[in-house]
Amino acid sequence: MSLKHALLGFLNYGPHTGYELKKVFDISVSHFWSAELSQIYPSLKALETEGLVEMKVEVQADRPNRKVYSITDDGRRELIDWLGTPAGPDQIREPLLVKLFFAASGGRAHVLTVLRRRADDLRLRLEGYRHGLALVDRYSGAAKLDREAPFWRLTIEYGISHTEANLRFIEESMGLLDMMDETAFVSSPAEHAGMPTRERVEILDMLKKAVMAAHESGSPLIPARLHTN
Amino acid sequence: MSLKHALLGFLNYGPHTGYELKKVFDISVSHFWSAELSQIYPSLKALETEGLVEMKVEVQADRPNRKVYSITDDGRRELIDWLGTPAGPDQIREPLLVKLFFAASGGRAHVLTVLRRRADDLRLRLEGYRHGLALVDRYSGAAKLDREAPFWRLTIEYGISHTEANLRFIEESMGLLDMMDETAFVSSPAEHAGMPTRERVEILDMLKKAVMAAHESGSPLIPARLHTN
DNA sequence: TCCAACATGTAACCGGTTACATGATTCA
DNA sequence: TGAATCATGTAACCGGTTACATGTTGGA
Repeated sequence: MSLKHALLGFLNYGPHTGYELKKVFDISVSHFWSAELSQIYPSLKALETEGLVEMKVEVQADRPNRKVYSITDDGRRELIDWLGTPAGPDQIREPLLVKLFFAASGGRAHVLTVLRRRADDLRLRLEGYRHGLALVDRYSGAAKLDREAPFWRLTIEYGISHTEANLRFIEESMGLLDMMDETAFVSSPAEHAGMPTRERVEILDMLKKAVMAAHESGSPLIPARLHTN
Repeated sequence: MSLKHALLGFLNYGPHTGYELKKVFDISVSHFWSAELSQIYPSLKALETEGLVEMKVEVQADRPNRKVYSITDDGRRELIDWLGTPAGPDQIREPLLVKLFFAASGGRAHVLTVLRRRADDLRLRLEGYRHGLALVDRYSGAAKLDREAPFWRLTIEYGISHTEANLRFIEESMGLLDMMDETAFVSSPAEHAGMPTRERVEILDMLKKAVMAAHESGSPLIPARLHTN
C-alpha cells in the first residue's frame, strides 16, 4: 500500500482537497503511480480517522463545498518514517509486449503493423512530454513552485527517458523482424510438438537460474519481504 | 484480464504443466508480466471448464503426478482473436520513484544514498541480463528452440534497454541534486503554506491540459475503452 | 540433517478499477 | 442545448499477492 503515503507526501506541501490531489497526481507522479478519485476519497477519510490528516469543510456558495485536508504532526512523522523504509519492487504490466511475444502466430505483416502503431504513439507521447517540460520551465516562477520545479522536471524527464527506451526497442525489433525469414511466422506453431517439452523446460530453467545467480550475487540490497512499500 | 491469454499463448507452443508454465513465464515475459503459481493453477482450471484447454494426468511413481495441459482448437481460436484486439494501456508502479519525489523532505544526503543504492542494483541487474543473453545464444540450439530464440532474446533486450534508461535517469538525477543548493531540502516544507494552494493547482491544471492536448492531438490510436486487454 | 526442487492446490485479503449517483455552474 | 468543470462519494467487482497445507525425492 502506498497511495496513503503519496497523499501524505502531497499534503506535506500544503492543504489540498481530494479533487485537487487527483490533479496534482496526474501531472507529477502519474508516470510511475496513478490514482482514481474513487480511491483517493476513501483513503483521505481513512487517513483522517488514523489522525494523520485533518479536514475542514470550506463552504462555497456558487460551487459544491470543498473538504480541505491538511497533514498533522503525526502524519508528518509517518511520512518521514515511510521515506526511511526501503521501497518495494517495481510492478510493471505491459499487455502490448505480451501480445508481441505471442504474435509470431499472427504473421510478420501483422506484427509489424502493431509495432508501427506503437512507435507512432510513443513519438506522440514524447512530443507531449517535451512540451510539458517547456511549460514547467516557463510557468514555474509564476506558480511560486520554483522549489518543487526541479523535482517536477525530473518526473517528466523520467517519462521521456523511458519512452525513448521503449521507442528504440521497438525500432530494433522491427529491424530484427525484417531480417527474419517468413518461416518463423507460420501460423501453426507446435511443429516441434513431438519433442518432449520436459527437456526444453529444463534447459530454460537452467538459463533462469544462471541469470538469477548473476543477479543475486551482489549484496542483499533490499532485504526480502521487509519492504513495507 | 490477460493471464489466461498468456497461458494460452504458451500452451500454443506445446503442452505444459502449471509448474512448468511458471518457469517459462519467469524467464520470458517476466519483464513485463509476472504470475504466481497460486494464480496459474486456478486459471488453468478455469480455462479447462471453458473448453479452451485440455488436461491429462500423467502418473509418476517417484514424483507427484503432473497435470499436463494442452490447447484445444477453441483455445487456439480464442488466442488468435485476442491477438487481434488492441492491447490495454501499460500499468506501471514504481514505489521508489514516488519516494524520490517526496524525498526532498529527507535531506540531500539521504536522497543520494537511496539513488546510489538503486544504481548499484540496476547495474547488477544489467549484468544478469547480459549473462542471460549470452546463455540464450549458446544453448538455444541445444534446446531446439531456435525458432523462439529471437523472441526470447527480444524480451531480455527489452529488460536491458529499460534498465539502462533507468540507470541513466538516476545518474542524471544525482548530477542535478549535486548542483542544487541545500536549501531545497529543508526538512520542513510547506513554507509557502500562506499562499493559496488554489492558484498553484490551477496553474498545474493548465500545464496538464497543455501536455495532454499535445498528446491527444494525433489520431485515436487505441479507441478508448475498447481494449479487452 | 536440512534445504531445494517437484507438484498441486485453497483461503483470506487487499489495492485498485468501473460503474453508478448527484447536482450546480459555466462556456461553446 | 449539451458538454465540461467543480466536487464528493458508494458498491460491486476483480486480478493478484500472501500465507497456509501436503508429501516425496535427491543432493549438500
